[in-house]
Amino acid sequence: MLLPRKSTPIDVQRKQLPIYQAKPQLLNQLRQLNNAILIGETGSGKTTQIPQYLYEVGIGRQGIIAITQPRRVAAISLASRVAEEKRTQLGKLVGYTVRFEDLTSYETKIKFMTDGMLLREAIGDPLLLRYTVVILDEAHERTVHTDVLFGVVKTAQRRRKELNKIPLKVIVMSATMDVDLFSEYFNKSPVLYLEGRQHPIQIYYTKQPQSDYLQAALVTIFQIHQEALPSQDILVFMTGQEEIEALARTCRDIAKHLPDSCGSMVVIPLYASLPPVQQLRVFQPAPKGSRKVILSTNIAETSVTISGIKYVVDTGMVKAKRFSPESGRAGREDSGSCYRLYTENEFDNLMPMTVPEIQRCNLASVMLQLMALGIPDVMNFDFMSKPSPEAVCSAVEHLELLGAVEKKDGQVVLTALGKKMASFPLEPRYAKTILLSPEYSCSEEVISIVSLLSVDTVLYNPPARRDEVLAARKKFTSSEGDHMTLLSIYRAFKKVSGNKDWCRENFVNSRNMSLVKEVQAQLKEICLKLNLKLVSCGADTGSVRRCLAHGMFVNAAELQPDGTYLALDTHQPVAIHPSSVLFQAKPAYVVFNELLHTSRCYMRDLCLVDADWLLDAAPENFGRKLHISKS
DNA sequence: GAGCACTGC
Repeated sequence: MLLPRKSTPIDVQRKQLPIYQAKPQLLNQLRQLNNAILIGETGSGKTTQIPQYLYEVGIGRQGIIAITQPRRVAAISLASRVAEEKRTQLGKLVGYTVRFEDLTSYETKIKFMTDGMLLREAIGDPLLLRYTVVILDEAHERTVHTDVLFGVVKTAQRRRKELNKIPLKVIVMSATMDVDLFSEYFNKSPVLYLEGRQHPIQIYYTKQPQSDYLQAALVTIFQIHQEALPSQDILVFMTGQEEIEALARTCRDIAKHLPDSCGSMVVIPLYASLPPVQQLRVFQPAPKGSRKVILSTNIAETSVTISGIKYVVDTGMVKAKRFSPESGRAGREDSGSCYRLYTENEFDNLMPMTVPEIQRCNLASVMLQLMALGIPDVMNFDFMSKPSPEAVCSAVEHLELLGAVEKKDGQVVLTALGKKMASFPLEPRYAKTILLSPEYSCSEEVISIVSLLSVDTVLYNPPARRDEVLAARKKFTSSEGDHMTLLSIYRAFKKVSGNKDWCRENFVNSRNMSLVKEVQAQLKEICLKLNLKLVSCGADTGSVRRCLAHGMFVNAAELQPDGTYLALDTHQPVAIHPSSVLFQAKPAYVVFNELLHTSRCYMRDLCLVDADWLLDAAPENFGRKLHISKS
């Protein structure tokens, strides 16, 4: 995502981009090719220019040119930029579509969208007939959505040819890497290389591997601080909140004791859970003569663009314990330097090992989506990087257990229930629970609960104010579990119309609560389309728990005589997470949302249920397994 | 009695 300085006129800026020189040959090639892989670093201008070039010379004029992005902010800001370059109002010729927001019209010919959004659209139109060109950008990130889209566009392309429809041009754009893999997958399609970034970055590696990367970061920061001009800011990539706050304290301490000749330093932490007001501090210029040092998680890699950064210090560490080579944050607006706190050898060796997400994640949603797309043999779907057969099988088994698919003549087919489940942007078991809810006359409540579970967390827990938090939360705590507790918080939130002061007093994250409202509206809309009754059970919370037991029976646990819990499907020992309202209680049976494998195997978000309910939900599954005892 | 990188529909 490149946003050039705004001082020069826009058409002059466009012509200064490295890609401009290559325009004639590029268009020549793209006109003839059905598939192309385009390699170019951030800064080449490929994402903003290629769609315009294609449009300007009339390639793909019969339909829409789609450009997918892994992130919402990128889709939105790129669309704004291109609309500005085309001197049109955003939403006319140039528009964007992301979840909760669709700024397109019948005039829209250049459409930026999240990859997940195009995938959703494909369920209604697997041939993607509205589109003549699909550009899959940031393909090197290998998000699940992009990976599934590879297969979807490839199939659509082939089918359209067979059916004599307008051809679909597919352009895969990547920063680097996996070129052979991309090319091979798309029938050995040609790889076109674009010249790099506008402003050079000098990259420095350490000579020796660093055992203490925090110490190395500290040394590097102060080395730069003593040598560089005070107006040149530093951005340091680190792994997490705790580490960032600790290093911030150390930096401030050391800076205090430096000689006056050194100039002062403003240290600013940046991570996602920081309140928005404090996040905005990174954009404020430091006082004259001071240097800004931003200590950030990888939130600054992609989601936030900070100007004035001249130096990047990359510790190379992320929580997933892999190298993160995305340190292209300097040099966006001017030349810059990047200090990598690892050796060039380490970089070369460890980089390609980044495993695509599709090989690491739970495939239940993906498989359900593929079936909804009408892919005939999902077990053998043409993935660019195939997930293990075990992962595919266990996903299909899970869907079978939920009644979303069934096996017929050795083939896995989608059931009517499964088809409905696929229309929700949710994990299959949540979709199933919503679909069951009218039977229990509690669809309103279940939709609210599922919406609450769809966002990060609506609870704000500052450790320093623990006692206050506990006191405030007591009012809402339900002995029936976390789902019902969340529901009562949500009901109270609605009663005060989302009042900000109420949120602050009750330690409720109002930003995430607003998101809950949006998710809830979307889920209701889908329910209406499926003719699902929206009904409330009022005070009869038992109905809600019955429904949750039915929908979530796969995640059930049973209290043992010794006071511990066993998960009913795997028989593995599990424990109630200390954050649960049921932590002190010992209910005989619970269903839970997820397992957290940390120091122990913790169940998170629990709901108290009756054994009978689980038995009713899946008699053949539980059979004689339960030690029927009432909670 | 825990442990909190980041996306997305």
